[in-house]
Amino acid sequence: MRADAKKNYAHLLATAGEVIKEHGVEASLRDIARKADVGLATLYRHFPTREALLEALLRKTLDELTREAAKLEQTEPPQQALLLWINDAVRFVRSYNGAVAVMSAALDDVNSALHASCSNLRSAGARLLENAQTAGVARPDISGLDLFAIIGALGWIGDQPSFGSRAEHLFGIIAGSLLTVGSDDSIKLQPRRPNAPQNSN
Amino acid sequence: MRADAKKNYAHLLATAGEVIKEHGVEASLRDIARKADVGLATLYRHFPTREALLEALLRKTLDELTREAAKLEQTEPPQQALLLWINDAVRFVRSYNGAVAVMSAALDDVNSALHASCSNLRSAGARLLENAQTAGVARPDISGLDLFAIIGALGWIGDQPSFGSRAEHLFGIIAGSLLTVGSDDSIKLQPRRPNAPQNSN
DNA sequence: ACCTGAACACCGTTCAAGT
DNA sequence: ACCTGAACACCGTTCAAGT
Repeated sequence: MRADAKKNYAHLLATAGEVIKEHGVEASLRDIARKADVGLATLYRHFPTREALLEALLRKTLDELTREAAKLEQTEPPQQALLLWINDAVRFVRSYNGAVAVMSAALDDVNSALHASCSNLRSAGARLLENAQTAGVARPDISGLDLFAIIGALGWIGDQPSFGSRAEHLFGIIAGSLLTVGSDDSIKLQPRRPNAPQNSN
Repeated sequence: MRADAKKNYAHLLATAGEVIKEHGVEASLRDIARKADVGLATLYRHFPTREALLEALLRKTLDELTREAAKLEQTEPPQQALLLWINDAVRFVRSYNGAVAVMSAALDDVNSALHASCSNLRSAGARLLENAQTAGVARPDISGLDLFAIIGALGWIGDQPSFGSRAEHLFGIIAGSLLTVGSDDSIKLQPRRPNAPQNSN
């Protein structure tokens, strides 16, 4: 990669992060190119589709979240590991408005640039869920896809301005519904825990 | 209203119903005008904003759903009334892709054409919820807004193609989480019940 | 009173022409 | 190898001009 290309790529990505953080994943690509002082066609050269751009933006954090599941599996008891991970996943999913819809679409579309990362994420969550189920602390009738959907739904709630104030409360209720009855004592959406994956773009 | 205006209005609304059913609430207004064989400015004359068009499209059913809550309150025991109503609300919310986001935004925006209908809907649900709480069959820490958010989240799940297959199952889990522990025995998303409000546009 | 084509300012996507 | 302006086909919104 030529030096100027490298520079454009990095600057484009940084600008995209800002614009998308402000206007959501459907932000104008023209706007991003403009703010990055780069021809619109240059953006397309580096990121042929919007998904490719999002992939470049999200992959790092997405993969961190996947690895974090493995770590929690070893350091925390099954229920705690599951809840802490859901907490971080929801927190991540909220970092870009509308990201959650793109991610759930990517799950279904093998050709999406985001497919692999999202699919891995689902597997990582599924593993924590299975551990919790084996330990008898999570409902046995829930699949990894269900877990992903619930994380998505919680992210969606957080995206709606009218529900924002209730998001934490609803997190507790809905995340609690995954657990076996009796094992839920006041689940709260936690402040960002140290070492939890976060977007730094 | 002149005869030709009346005819255009009705035809526009019918066409909008079809197009929006196919392409979701963000469907192209130009497309709707085109398919209705009417100038684009005519659509704007009858429906000055997209919200106004949606309001015309949804209000009838929305109000029916509100009235249905009152009926269920009198004919069913509190828990049954609540669950049946949530069932119908989720079913309605899924009738147009993306409607749920518009409705939740309308809740917050007093100037939205949909504000009144959505606000009434929330109150109607809140009443069923309160009855269930008083009877001790629903969690006491849930508000009418929470209920609305949960209905929205379930609608959102149904809107995502990747989760469509799990929507019914997740309905049972999440709706169940509103109930007090012990009172949930296998809640299922029901087929459309006779007399439940539905879109006929 | 109502309808409409056209204009304006946007958008995503593609491509020939430049260095 | 890489960048870019311009073109194309869309979109929402507004308005002067028609009947």
